[in-house]
Amino acid sequence: MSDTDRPPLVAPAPAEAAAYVRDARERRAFCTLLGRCHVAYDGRTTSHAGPADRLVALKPDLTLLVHAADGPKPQNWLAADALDVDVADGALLLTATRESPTEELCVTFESIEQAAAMAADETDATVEISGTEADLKERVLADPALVEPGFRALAAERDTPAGPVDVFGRDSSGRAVAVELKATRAGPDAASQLSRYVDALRRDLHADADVRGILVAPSCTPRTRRVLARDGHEFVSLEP
Amino acid sequence: MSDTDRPPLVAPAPAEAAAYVRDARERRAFCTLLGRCHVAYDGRTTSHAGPADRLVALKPDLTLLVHAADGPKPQNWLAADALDVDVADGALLLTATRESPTEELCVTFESIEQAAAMAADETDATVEISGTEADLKERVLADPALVEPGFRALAAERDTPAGPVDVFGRDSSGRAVAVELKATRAGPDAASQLSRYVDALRRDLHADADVRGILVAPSCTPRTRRVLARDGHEFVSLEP
DNA sequence: GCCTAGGTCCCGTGA
DNA sequence: TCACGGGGCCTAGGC
Repeated sequence: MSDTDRPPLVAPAPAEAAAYVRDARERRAFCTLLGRCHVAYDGRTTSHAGPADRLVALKPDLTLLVHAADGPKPQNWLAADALDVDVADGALLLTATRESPTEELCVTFESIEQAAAMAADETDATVEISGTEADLKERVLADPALVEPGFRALAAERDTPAGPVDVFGRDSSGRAVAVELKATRAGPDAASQLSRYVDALRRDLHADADVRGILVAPSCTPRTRRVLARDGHEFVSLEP
Repeated sequence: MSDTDRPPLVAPAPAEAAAYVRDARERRAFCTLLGRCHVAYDGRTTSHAGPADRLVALKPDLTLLVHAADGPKPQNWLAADALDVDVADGALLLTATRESPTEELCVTFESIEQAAAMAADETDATVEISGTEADLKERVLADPALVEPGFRALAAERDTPAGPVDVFGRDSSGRAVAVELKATRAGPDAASQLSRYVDALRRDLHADADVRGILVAPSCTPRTRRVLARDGHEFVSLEP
């Protein structure tokens, strides 16, 4: 059955829109609603947004998105496991709910300008090609000398009591080295993460073994430099 | 001029769809396209996604969103400062670009099932009501004894060389206390953050002054407990 | 399910 | 503008 069997709606009455959304939900179709609505969310926090023109999208997996006019992030959203579609007081009411954690997102349309829908085929994944921290790790493992001459990489994601070190190895004089990688400009959290791992390794590899810490990133902020210096760690600039 | 002047489209030809999207862009309207497309992004990373049925949304601020069938996050997106709309080889081509950082998102529609649009009025903000870290800070400042009996809160966001401490105060015996707040279950990063601040305060308040660190959150993970213990800091359970 | 860390994170706030 | 830290973060990978 073709989707032209469900043509878009223009200024539908609430009952007509409700039937349209229910049909989309049952067909596991994309559905978009353009109109004036207000929104209430209750769950991890609580929020309310008064009447405004918004774009509301229902996805085949029951994700409900509410977009205001600006910004890439939805104003509200819910990866729901159930969606109720009702008409109350002459308004279309979408109530999306989820358990664990208990959440509810409720959209009330005062008026709907347009509604559209399309059944979806199966999805494919996007292919990431470059620029991630994983790519930086590949580079370092393939050519450890990028960190410093004589550096040998012995393990990736080496476990410590404080968590996994991105790259663990030894320098030209045999000292243990923990390497923390960041694909983008590094902040103080990266320096602290490195310190956690170095401390854990010092305890792990015998009594207070000599362990160096190196933060590898394209760049780092001034405060990050200070935290590194304070802890006696180093910085190496490297692009992913 | 009413939006019924731009009725939705059903299975439009590429040129017709292009005109529709251009019109939406110029009116600063919401516009949604449902159809089969492939997507390429180049900027902070690089990605490509082959043909599939997707929902593409253009917002009045030139945010372009590409949604696949599942998940709350868009497969690709761009907060663009320019959008080119073209027809090439019988396909609708949307090219969104941005400078600083230089990014490009290109969506090529093989076929479009439906297109819809709505001009938007001005936007209003959502009102967050409860459950945030800011709420937890209010609670603690209003009733410092929630941290521990006799605790006095002296400053919020007190600056240190390592960054601002959420709450700074003194305990019943006059010792300085740094409090790090988390509104949700705390992880190791929270413990490290606290350590950074305590270390900075010890240096700041005279030679190695006596400074306690307390992590306040609804709960914390086991590894976080260990990092706290290692650094001699404490945990207090408190809901926002 | 929980824990851990990355992200084209986005976003607000302050210097 | 950058820097810093929060987020209903989301998502992937382990266990």
